[in-house]
Amino acid sequence: MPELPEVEITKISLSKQILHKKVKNVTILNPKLRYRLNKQNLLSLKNKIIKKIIRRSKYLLIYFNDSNILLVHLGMTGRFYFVKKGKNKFDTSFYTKNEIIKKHDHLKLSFKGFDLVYNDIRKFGFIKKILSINIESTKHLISLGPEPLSSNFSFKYLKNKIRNSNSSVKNLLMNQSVVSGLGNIYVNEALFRSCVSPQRLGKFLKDMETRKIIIAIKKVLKMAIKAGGSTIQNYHNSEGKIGSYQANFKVYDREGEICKRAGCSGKIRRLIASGRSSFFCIKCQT
DNA sequence: CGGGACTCCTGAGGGC
DNA sequence: TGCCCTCAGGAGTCCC
Repeated sequence: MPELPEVEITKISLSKQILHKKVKNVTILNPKLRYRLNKQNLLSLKNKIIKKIIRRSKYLLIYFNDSNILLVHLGMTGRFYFVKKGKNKFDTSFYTKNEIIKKHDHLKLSFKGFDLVYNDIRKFGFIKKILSINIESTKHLISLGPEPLSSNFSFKYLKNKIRNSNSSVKNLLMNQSVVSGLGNIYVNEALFRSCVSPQRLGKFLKDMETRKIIIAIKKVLKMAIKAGGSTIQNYHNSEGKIGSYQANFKVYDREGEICKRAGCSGKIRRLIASGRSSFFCIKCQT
């Protein structure tokens, strides 16, 4: 499930391969995504050069030399992979179910010597071409909160944002306008590190807990990026490698198991809130 | 305005 | 083997 660390890893692997390279061809393989791929729009990227790739929240922004930007969101299952020219087949060392995956290819950008393919099983992702002058005002980016790893995501900021809220701290941290880039997994993990229950209401958080939450979020994200992200079911980076941070999960997907905190023997409980699973230790997260 | 429910989609995994 | 059901959860939209 791509959250900030997985999108950051994707950005790094894409940058290595396509930065400063010219798009030789654009092929729409299946236009059906969250927003239908616009053929006219995308075909105009032919012969353009990629100048810069940045990540904002869970979005990738691919800048071209003609003042256009490809805004990409990976949704739940979106990913990029490379195919070397002359090689007709996938590298099956990391795709075990080759045909099923290939069925969900959506867009191909051809470069000299290789293709870059966007693949998305569940079609929750999207790719849109946007004029760079309009990028800050697109509905996707305009209401995003601060980057969790930036200094703007501070105690003062977060306290002010949640001090009057009747929402749970879990929902607040998942809300992209409060802080952008977190998803279910890393919110669960950060709340565990903070010893705060996901059910606690924003307005009842103590200052010390708010401070702990900020530190925990930054720590968890940094460690996850260092580990190459987390691989759940089918996330791979664009080089086909899998992340390893899932081995460090303390609560996510550990329902019924024993808490890993030293000296705590609590059980991990799973609760559904707002349609999403919360995992937390009933003993040390209060 | 806030917040919850619903929606898009496909595959994995469990029960029988 | 296979059918049916539930679950995964990002983010936009709708409604109270």
